[in-house]
Amino acid sequence: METSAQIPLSQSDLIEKSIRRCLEALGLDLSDQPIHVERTARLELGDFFTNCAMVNAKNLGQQPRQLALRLAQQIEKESFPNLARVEVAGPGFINFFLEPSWLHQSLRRVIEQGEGTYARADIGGGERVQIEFVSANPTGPLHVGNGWLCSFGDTLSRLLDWCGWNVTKEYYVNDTGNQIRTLGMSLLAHCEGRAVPEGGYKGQYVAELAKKYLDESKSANSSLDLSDELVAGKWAGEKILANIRGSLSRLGIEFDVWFSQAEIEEGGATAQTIEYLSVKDLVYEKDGAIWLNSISLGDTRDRVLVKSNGDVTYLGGDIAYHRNKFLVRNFDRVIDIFGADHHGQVASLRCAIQALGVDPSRLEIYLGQMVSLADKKMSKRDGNFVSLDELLDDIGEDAFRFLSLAKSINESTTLDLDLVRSKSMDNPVYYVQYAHARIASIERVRQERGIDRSEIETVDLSCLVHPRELDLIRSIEELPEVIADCARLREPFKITNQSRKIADRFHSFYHDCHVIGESVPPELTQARLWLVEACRIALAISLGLLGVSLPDSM
RNA sequence: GCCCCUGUAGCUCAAUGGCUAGAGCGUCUGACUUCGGAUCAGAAGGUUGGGGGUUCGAAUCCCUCCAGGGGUGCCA
Repeated sequence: METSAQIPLSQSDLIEKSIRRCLEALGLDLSDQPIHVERTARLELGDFFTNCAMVNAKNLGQQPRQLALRLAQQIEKESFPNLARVEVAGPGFINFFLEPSWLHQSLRRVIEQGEGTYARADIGGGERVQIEFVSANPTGPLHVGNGWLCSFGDTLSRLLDWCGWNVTKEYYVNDTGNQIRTLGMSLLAHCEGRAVPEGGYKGQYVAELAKKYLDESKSANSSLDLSDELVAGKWAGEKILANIRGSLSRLGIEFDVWFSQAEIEEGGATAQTIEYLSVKDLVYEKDGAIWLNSISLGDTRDRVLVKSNGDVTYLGGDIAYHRNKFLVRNFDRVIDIFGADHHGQVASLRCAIQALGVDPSRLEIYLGQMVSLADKKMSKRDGNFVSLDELLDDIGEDAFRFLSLAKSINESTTLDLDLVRSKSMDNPVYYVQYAHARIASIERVRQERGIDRSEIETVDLSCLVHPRELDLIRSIEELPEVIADCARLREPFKITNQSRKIADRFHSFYHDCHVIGESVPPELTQARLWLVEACRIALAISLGLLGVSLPDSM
């Protein structure tokens, strides 16, 4: 990767430096104040603007508009690369109008940096971050809601990795305790032809597993037991986990670590953690259970860590697990992605982590709001849910990833399956992929017609002046900032929006500006070929982060 | 009751406190003898849930009320 010293200043940096220089020239001291330079909402207002005159007018004892006018005059006098003119508008905005050359320079930079470097940013500084997501219990296949958050977690991981973090993707496997026993009980009920008791798992997959379990238990040296719920539950859990891995793999998701809760418990980590908390006088016994005195940590009530039957609660295990993340494996930062149904546990976990001596700002927890299907409840126990695999069979992996990454996870979602299926051809993912297919098609035609592509250094990009061309470059030029914002805010969906915007601008360009053809001068063909290549790079980066494929034909 | 999320065009969603609140879908009207029509151009569509407040400026921040979803287990 290039060092920052080698990367030329961005256009907005150039503008900010100019503003600061001119403020100084006018004898105004804002050196300790931030100066915001932003893109305008509409081109009639120029390419960039700053609000610094309005923000600082009071401190400097001036009228905002007067200050803006003085500053604008000075900026025009001193000027800076690519500046056309400066205007003052409204209550004191300073709007910068640039020559198209700034876009030609941006385009050249995209090509020079290429697919591996463009739109990267070293924000993370190599910080070691662990991202835990999905972590669905191995008591049934992944459902659509699980898959939804998988997409989020995976793309967030790719994004942070892309922006300079050292990422470990982890799945916490809840392979012990009550749920596994319940699963085993449900399995054995099926084996014996009994109805599954209340609270058990009733899905069709349990019946299928029961059939297999019966077969395997009959073989000569089988250790499977038709009377032990725990043995049956663990066996079924492993089978289900293998199925879950398969579903994840379809979505292109590979975890670095599969972390077993059973290992935590059996390795004594839970006992150690409770011991540590009890040294701090944060643990007590009542009614045969072990409680965390979380009220003293600011929680609304105390919580059970170990039940009276000896089972560790989910919270108890999770505290031990997080102690492992922070204090055994020493991650700098931990990001947990849970469903909103885990909300009740967040405060307690935070309290406990702090009690263990971990700076709570190192723990980020994101709760994805509920994803549901119209007319369907998503309950594994009742077996009344649409599995992720079923939906993927229906609409395809790309459509699913794109759809699930199209809006904030703070937004709850109700999927109308009929709608999703029937409109699958209008799905925006095809719109974006179609842009890529058209790009590939241009390349095929170029080769068929034996048109050589000149080296970028020798190509004059200044002939790109059509509004469609300039709009397309703008959308590509915005990508680094969009990606950096996504990484900082942990909001991948903005990349999805930007990929649509780029595809949109490309389709308009494609329609109005032929790249190859009798009526296109050779120099223009060369410049446009590079513009198309830059667009391909931008789409490859965006869809790569989203985990969506780039078809050459559709 | 308390905690969290959400309320923006008919629908799904955008908009680091900025200038005239934007896209897609749907609706209506148009467009290729060049590289892929899964495309493109245009039109219509809004009291940003209500009411206060802060600010030069509020969909955005604060208070309050209303509506929807989730949580509030010795389930996970």
